[in-house]
Amino acid sequence: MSATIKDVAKLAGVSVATVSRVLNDLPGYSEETRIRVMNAVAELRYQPNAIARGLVNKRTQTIGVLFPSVSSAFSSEILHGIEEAAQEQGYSVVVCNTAEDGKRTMKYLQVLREKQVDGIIYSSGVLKEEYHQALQAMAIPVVLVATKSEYADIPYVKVDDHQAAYDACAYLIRRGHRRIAMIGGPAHDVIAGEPRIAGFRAALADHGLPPDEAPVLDGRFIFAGGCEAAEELLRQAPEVTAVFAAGDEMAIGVISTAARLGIAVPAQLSVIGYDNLKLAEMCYPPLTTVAQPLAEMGRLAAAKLIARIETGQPEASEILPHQVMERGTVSTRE
Amino acid sequence: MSATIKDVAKLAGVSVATVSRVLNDLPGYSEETRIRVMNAVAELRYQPNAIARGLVNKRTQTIGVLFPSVSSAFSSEILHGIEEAAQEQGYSVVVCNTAEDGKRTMKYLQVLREKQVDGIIYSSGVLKEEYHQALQAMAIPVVLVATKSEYADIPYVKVDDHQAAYDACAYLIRRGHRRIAMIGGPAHDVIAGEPRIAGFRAALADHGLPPDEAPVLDGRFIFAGGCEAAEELLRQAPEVTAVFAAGDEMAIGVISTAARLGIAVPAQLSVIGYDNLKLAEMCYPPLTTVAQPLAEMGRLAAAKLIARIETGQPEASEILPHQVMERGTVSTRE
DNA sequence: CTGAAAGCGCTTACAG
DNA sequence: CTGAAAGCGCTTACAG
Repeated sequence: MSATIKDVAKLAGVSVATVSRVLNDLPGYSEETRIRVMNAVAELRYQPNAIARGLVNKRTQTIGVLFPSVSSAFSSEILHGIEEAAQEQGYSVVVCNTAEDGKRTMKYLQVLREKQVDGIIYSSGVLKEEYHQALQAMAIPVVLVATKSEYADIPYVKVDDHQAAYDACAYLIRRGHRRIAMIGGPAHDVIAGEPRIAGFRAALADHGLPPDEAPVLDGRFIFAGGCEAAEELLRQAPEVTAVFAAGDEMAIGVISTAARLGIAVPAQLSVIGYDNLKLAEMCYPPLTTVAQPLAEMGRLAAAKLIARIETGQPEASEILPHQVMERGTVSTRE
Repeated sequence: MSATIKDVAKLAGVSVATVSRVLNDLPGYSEETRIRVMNAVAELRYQPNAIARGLVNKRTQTIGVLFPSVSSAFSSEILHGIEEAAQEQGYSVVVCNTAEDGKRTMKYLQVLREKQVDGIIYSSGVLKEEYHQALQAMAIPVVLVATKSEYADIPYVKVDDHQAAYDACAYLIRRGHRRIAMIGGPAHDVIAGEPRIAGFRAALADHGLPPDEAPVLDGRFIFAGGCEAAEELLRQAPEVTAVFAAGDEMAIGVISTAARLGIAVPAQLSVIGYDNLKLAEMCYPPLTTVAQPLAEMGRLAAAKLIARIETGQPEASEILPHQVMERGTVSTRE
């Protein structure tokens, strides 16, 4: 079918070893044979077989990426960053959608192992003990993005969730709000749930506001959850003037619900989100939110992973800066 | 490092050929040896090396997917469908972000060839002659999704863009609108630009409305483009009561712009989008739009590709049904 | 039912 | 500077 290294060796009148040398820029051939080889390569439109190469090199130049949901706006942006950095370094990325399912995740880990990927990026979500064991057995580098773990050997790239939530709440307070509520994730979510709630409460406390009186509802990080939580909140605590939604989808849900209920944002209700997804700029008024540099996180995670693969040196975890993006959904109160 | 087939053969006291047979469910071994082999496999936690297998089988169980932008909501949903179908059939998917760049696309094609992927899905965008040639040289199955081409050997999976645009416009007319504008893609875009504009005009004509008087602006399929086009439209043709935006992002842009200008949607201006992205339900009022079954398109494209890979039989192109999703952005006019 | 051997398409000591 | 040969981890006729 396609030409192999043997074909070019024959056409160039040299051995396959020599062809391999010139193709890989290894020392040991004359300029003349180099030209002969390159001509043969061109004539046959030869392309090396990366599978054969991978078998001997024990490197596939491929990394696996596990997402709870590839199609979410959140994951897509991270994926974009990963893909970009990987491709620049000559790596391919195979995507895996775990659907937050343990069985499926384990299955993927097995497939990635069989396919001999050089490394794995695990995104947003808890790295279960079971996964960690499988990963250990694979004995390849792993890096976490938008999550972290208790395992010292696995570096992560994320934002400081506690501080980011703190800053969101402090921003609201600085704008004059006193009756503030939060719509977050599940309290038992140790990555994106609990730390943000704690950060929110800490900001309240630091500013002399009773942290336990502030309503904190669970919006499950999704739009529908944000809508439901907002509806309940507005019914139960109509005195609230501002809400911190710990995810942009939920924040948009709050805005939609407010609009449906005839409550003006930001005049009557201020909203600050979290993530800074692209859709934060697509609503009206545009959403004020605390930005995570998602694409950058993906890029950095991939860079760390590849560095680890190629140098064998351990990589440090990294906390990336967040930033509140002031847009149109927070008003100033006197 | 990891155990190989040799290790299990030795431990089980059989030849590697026999191990291979039991692992691949091929005929030719006794129940007793099967058990011995499986025990050895379990003890060594043996996992076959897919790279070695791929080298001899000439199959990698991997497909490549090319997107103009992996992180767009549009692409993500298609990717989700592809990934799902692929994983069910035991295939992995490597994602490539072409950024609509010719050089980059060619580079990816080369990488995918070197990595010996079994097939390729090319999404949304024109399949240039140059790409087609590269694909031919690879001699592997290709399927198009959300686009089509003039090449008879490449099946596609898409919606009928002309008809979908026609239906969007006809829906507006049925709701009593007479002064209708369109915000579409570039007129020279033969896939998603021109056909939708033609469908829009055809609907106008069929309903006795002068098709050439209707404003048609270019919003480049992006939010910002939708905003700009809407602003211009509202200034130049304030008599318009409804707009068909041939992409949800642009439709959301129209809604945002209208809101900013104090124009009520749908009371003063009706808007119908195209795609039915998740964000269509996340704005207020929720966006009426003509739905493309994106995930389903991805799923079907992957299914076709895999069928082609495994059976060698050609696959037919498929036009999937679209559907107008009535939500809150179109009012009825008398 | 089972094994020895060739071969997939490369890379890499080793020898000259 | 160059080639013959072994080997990466599998599968698959072929022979018994």
